Amino acid sequence: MTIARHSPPLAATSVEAAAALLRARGMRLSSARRLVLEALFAAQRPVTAEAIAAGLGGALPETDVASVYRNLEALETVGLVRHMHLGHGPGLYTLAGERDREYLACERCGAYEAVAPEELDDVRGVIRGRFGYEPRFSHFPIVGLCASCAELAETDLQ
Amino acid sequence: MTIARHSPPLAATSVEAAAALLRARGMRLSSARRLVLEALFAAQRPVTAEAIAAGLGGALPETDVASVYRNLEALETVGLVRHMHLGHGPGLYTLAGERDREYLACERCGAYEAVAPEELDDVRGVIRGRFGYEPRFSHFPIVGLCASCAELAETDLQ
DNA sequence: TTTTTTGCAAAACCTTTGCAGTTGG
DNA sequence: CCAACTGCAAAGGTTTTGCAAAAAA
Repeated sequence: MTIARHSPPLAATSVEAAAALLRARGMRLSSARRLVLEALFAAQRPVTAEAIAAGLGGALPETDVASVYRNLEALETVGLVRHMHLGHGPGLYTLAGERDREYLACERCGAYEAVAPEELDDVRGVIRGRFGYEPRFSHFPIVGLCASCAELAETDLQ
Repeated sequence: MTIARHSPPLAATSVEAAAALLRARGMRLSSARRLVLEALFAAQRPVTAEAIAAGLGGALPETDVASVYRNLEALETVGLVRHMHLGHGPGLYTLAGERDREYLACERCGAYEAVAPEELDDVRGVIRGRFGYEPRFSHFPIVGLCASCAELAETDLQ
């Protein structure tokens, strides 16, 4: 029930760069693994394993989902990939990077918003100060009512 | 993929009080539903549907898990119950209340800590001010390294 | 009596695993 | 060559659904 962050994030700027990092650890760049990396580089947003296996809807060849999961796990262990949960439903995967985005999600409309980590430094500071936790909002988002849903909710009450 | 909070939280102080609220909405207090409520009153911590179905390990009679899920959903719709996810694994259910606890979880050791909502009001204020979100950390916890794991992590680096 | 709810079985959904065969280095 | 990896199929864990029978109001 712990939340996996196997290694510190490793920012790769290309599939080749990622491949070098893998080889340095005795791991290989198989064609299936290459596809997973290509999909993650191609998608600029978090994607499901299913979507990667489907070749991002035609943009890339299809692969076996089980292999996709295995590769995502391997890449996450190394630190090249991370995953998160923005609500119910399948996990979402992205490339890890120096400046991993963090997330705010609306519990009512399901919209979500990615923000640069600095945007949350104040929040982090308050939490660190009070609880001694160093939080990151990249695995689970900050959940709440977004501005427009909060407005709607107020109207509903009247 | 939205996060269900069907109705505003409704604090019931007893099974009977809950029953009254249910009846007011044309819902019944069946024996299975009563057991779910009793389990939630008995457990002072968030519990899984499975644990409720198992009668909290002997403290109460067993019930069918499917009925437990259906009842939890019904009670959540009404606002008497809420659920959360502290990591991977099954959802955790609690009675809803005026002062719902919020959670901090350690991504490394899996420990979690419940805090009174006021403890997070500063954090909420910062987030509201910057993003217009009114957050609650009762569905997903604040994830980070707890103090002792953060310390360990530092040692590891040396 | 009427509508809600149950219990069981089955399916749905997401993810992991076993295994024999393939492939990257 | 040989360990790492694949594809497929099957299972695992969590949650939902269909349906005929039971029970609450």
